[in-house]
Amino acid sequence: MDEDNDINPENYANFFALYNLCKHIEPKQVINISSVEFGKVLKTSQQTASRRINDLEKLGWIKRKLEGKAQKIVVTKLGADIMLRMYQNLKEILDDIVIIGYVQSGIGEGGYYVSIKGYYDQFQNKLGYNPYKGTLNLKLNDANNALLNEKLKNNKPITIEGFEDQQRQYGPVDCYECLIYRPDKMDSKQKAAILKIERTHHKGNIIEILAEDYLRDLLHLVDDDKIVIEIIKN
Amino acid sequence: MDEDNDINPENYANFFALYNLCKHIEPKQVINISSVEFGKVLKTSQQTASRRINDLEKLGWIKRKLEGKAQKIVVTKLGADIMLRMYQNLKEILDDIVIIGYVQSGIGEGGYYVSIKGYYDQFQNKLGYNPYKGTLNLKLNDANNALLNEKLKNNKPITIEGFEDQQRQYGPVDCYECLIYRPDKMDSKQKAAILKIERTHHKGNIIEILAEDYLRDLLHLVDDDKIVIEIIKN
DNA sequence: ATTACTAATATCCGAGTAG
DNA sequence: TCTACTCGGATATTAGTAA
Repeated sequence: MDEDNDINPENYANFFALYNLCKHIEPKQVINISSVEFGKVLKTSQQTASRRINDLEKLGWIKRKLEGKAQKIVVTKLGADIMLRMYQNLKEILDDIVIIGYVQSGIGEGGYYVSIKGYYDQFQNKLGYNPYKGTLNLKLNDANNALLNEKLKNNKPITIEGFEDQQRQYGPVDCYECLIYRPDKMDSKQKAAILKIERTHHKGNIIEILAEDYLRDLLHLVDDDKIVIEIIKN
Repeated sequence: MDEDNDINPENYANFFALYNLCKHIEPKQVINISSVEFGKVLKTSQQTASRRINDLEKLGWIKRKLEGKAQKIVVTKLGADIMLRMYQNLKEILDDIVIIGYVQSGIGEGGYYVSIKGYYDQFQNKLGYNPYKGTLNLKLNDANNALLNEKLKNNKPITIEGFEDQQRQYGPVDCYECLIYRPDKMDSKQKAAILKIERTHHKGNIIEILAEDYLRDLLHLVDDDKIVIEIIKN
């Protein structure tokens, strides 16, 4: 990230011009847009939009053909690379931003499921410890929840297989390893796992945390305490 | 993507200011940077850097404490959300940019491995067809290769398990489903799979493609022909 | 319709400097 | 040292047009 592969101030507008152009890439990799339309997209005048397209061409970020009156634009590999690098840098940035959750009293459902033998044995084997037979429920706000889901997409879950007994079926559970700690106590990070249960899409952005110890005691937690969740990359 | 969650021209510089600030987030989520240093990062004067930080605070993208002379900055959830949304939009954009490869004569190694029973039976079962007993080798340039690898990170592979016989061990293979076609023949897309073989990191950005048919015949390919590779999202 | 030039105007930047 | 003000000069934008 520290290599100088970044956008300079004189290209801020050009970056956003390319970015907005890229949103209009058609299946054949061509962009059909007039300078008037593009001006509306960029929220600038037609003249500025036209100048932007000229500048992008000079930079080698796009190529274009002026066919009669209309123009056909294609993004060059250099242009695609500009987008890719910003994407990669943002990914790194998001890695460094932690998730905040607030302790909630759960209805105890998580604890019940964890302790079922069909699940518990797998937790032991695949997580490498004997988890406490209950989960810590954390409430996230929308921004934190969106960020968490995006982070989880970049990680491979430890999958606990579903099974069935005489009564019913039990669905698979995806576990994502993480570290849990109080914001003021960074030296007491606890290894834990976020459980993504197939069916029970918790309403209200609540996630369930599994750990070896009883986290409420270990971290002296009461409801509404603020907790930091750090995803462990794999 | 069409919701208006995007950056307006008057905030181009502010976006990049936030972006560059975020690169300096420390483990405790705090940013320690003076306006002189930040000016160097942004390649502007100290005065402009200072104004940027003020503007970011007014926008609610950061909070700060002026402790004596030094400032401590934290990115707000709104600020983190700006970064997240740009990340997500770039991800969508990259989805729409296809990979270009050029047909290469392989050394035939791929074909040998595919036809080994321990692999072939799994290909049949997991891909759902009887693949041609050979692979199409495609050469990518660096930009295409970087983009391909990033796209593959966002997909779950179909994993062909490794095995061993009397002679030796055979490593696992990750398959990523894709569509292959000639740039001028978009209506003749062929379902195929990119093979990521554990050990043999192909030198020179060469990837191996597996498909049901013999693609060289079906698509009338000769060496150096241009081929489009479209990753199928899962 | 287009794209894009020129000239007028609006905006932004940084030197000087204060607190 | 810090942050951040004012203000003149630099830069960017757009209205009016041409092609």
